[in-house]
Amino acid sequence: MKYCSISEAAAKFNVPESTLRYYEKKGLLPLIERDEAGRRLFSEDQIALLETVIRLKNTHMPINSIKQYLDWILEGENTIALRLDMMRNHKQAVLDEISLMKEALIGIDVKITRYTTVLSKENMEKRN
Amino acid sequence: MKYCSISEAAAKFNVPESTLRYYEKKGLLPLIERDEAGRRLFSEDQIALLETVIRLKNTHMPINSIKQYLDWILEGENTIALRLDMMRNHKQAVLDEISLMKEALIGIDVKITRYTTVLSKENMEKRN
DNA sequence: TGTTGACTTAAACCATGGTTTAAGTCGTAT
DNA sequence: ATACGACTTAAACCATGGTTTAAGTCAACA
Repeated sequence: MKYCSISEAAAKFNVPESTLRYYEKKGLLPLIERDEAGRRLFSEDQIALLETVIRLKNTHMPINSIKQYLDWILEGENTIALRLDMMRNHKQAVLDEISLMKEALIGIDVKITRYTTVLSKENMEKRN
Repeated sequence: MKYCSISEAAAKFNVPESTLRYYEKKGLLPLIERDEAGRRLFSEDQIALLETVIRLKNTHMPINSIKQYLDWILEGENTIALRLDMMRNHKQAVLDEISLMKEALIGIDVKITRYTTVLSKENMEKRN
């Protein structure tokens, strides 16, 4: 197995190292190993788990909920129904949020169009 | 012109009244009028402006930026180029965020599929 | 006339999600 | 040998975006 350092893990996901330390403290990176000097070692499994964490973070799942999800993973197969339920609910929340944003984008596009028109008219007058 | 109270405005956009008071304090609701008793009066123009604020909020524009935008609106026509630029940049940021979320959703769907499969296999075994 | 209910304010409080600091420990290249 | 860079910790600090509280004003209704 290949292990990587905190700086490599941080680079891989483009987050500060301090964030990874913070996540570990919050229970979002359980079972991280250490070398003899006390440095964190990210195994491939840990990297995969971190990817999941970052995915959930990117979809605005609160840290407490992410922790709950990870706790269920650690607990084993008998939490799969709970995890499935959580992921389904979360998926719907994300879809709702995307809808909200897309609807807001329509209003923003109206402004862009209006401002563009005003500016192009101004320019036409200047040229006359 | 029809005016509405803070409770009506709050109901219209489904936000707490306290949020509207907070927004006014932050400069996001400039020029709100008051009746003789000091109560806020939201004109139709104000409601339209509030709709814009909420639209920007729904697309995660920070309050300081929303304030900058409103300040430009108050300043008049000679800030249109600035507003256009801001809206274009913001639109791109929103599109980027939506992309990120959609990509994360793919990973979430993988989990949902996997958990679903596991559970349905379990159920098949139970029936045997 | 008095008591609700809707409103007002300033200030305190809170949750979330990190970031920064200070002090110290290693491994390694010079 | 030493100095540098990468790492460690706990604790303090910070920004953002509100929410809550306490104390008061006012209009309208019984």
